[in-house]
Amino acid sequence: MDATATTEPLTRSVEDYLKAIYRLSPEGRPASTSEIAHLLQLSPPSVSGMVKRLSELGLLEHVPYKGVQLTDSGRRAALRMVRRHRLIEAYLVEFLGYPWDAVHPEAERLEHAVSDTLVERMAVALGHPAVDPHGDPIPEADGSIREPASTPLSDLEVGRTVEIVRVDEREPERLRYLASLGLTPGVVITLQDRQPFGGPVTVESSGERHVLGQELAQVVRCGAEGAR
Amino acid sequence: MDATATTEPLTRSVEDYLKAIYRLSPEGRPASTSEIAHLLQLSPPSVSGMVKRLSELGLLEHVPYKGVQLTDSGRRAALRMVRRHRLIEAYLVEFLGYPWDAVHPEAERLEHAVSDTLVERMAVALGHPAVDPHGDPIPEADGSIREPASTPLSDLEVGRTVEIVRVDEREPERLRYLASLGLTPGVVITLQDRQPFGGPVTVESSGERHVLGQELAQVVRCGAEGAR
DNA sequence: CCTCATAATTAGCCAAGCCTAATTCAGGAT
DNA sequence: ATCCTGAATTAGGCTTGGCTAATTATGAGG
Repeated sequence: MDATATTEPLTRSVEDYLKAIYRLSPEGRPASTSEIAHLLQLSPPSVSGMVKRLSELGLLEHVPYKGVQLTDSGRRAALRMVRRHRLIEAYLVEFLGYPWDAVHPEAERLEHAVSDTLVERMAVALGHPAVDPHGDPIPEADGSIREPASTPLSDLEVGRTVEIVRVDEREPERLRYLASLGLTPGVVITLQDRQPFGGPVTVESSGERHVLGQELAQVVRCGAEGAR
Repeated sequence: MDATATTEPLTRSVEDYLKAIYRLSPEGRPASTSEIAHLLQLSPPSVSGMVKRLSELGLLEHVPYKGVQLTDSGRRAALRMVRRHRLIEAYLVEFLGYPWDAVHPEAERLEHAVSDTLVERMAVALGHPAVDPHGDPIPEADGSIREPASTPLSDLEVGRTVEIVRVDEREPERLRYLASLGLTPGVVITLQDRQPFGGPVTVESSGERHVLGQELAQVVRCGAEGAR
């Protein structure tokens, strides 16, 4: 019933493909060859070739000219990588003094090299955190993951007081800027103003007032409605 | 004068070859193809092929049918890997609760994945240790290394009191056994007896007395003469 | 000085993963 | 219903890093 890919170790490349496909199909919508190619910075033919191999390994289903979807076995492998990546990021920030904008590339390499044992030891040292430094949820070792609802700052009603729960981790510059304003996950803010037509938003946080453009307002996500 | 291999990143394989060759030629004596093949568990032809590439990269000198020797550039790269390996081992023991017999395979993979930044942060967290958990000296970031003289327990005079400074890191079983007897680097022991013709040695350490066969007596090395 | 065992190298393959160029398919516009 | 455009795949090639089988060099012993 389930080929369940004999537990032969996957290569770095394979792990990267699975993670990318997972990222591209949050709720099972198929991912296209070109999306994958773009995300991994590879040519489309390279992706076609690898996709064929991965589907033979039972890690994904491929409908030619349509797209790919992870199998259970593939999704499990992808979530394992996501867990590693996010725990590594959390560990680097907590115990090795990394700034939150610098952990991504380091985790990108380490996630392929650490053993399950090391990952779990890091999880223990961290006290089994639920999220990484950017607020992204860390999948459990059993592969379960809970994505708490959150709203971009740009969609929030003026006047609400909420907690920042998550910030897009790409773009180190953006992370550095937000950190310099003190706008990081866990911080409580009040939305004081929002100009129409994608105009800037004004937020207040521990006495300071900041004006953010549309791009920033979209990547900063806040606790779901009613919070606080 | 010095091709100094353009700082293009080396591959995992190349790093492993350099490290192996470094291990096999402590003071510049050339290493043979078959020694390298044996250490890396590869076939001799594979080594021949790689050796040719490495010598073209200026990392080593190869005299066909004679042997290979690292160039300065190659030795620098090898020492960089040794530093990484030993710092990682020290870090895992100190901060992640690894037993000293389990760190080797983990370090073997991580040494290829960590950034220079991460290595130095680990070094700082550890307080720039001089040796790893097995007592092997950690090269400095500038590539210098000091190998303190040490004597195998099997060569020590009866009656001497010395400090254990170093234990061969291969053979996890052996490490576990020695740890179970409390015979680890830093521990002070007195040689109470040694039987001739490779017979067992008897040592005393904090009140306990242990009898060790020849194999163990050879891999446990003690502080140079006169110590303590 | 020659022979021969052993070590080393060369010859010839293979798989993983990438590429570019050529081809084929799907689906909207005519 | 057909055409055309863009996405996807196939064809063909390259590099890395391994392998086995065949060949060649070294150096020790007769």
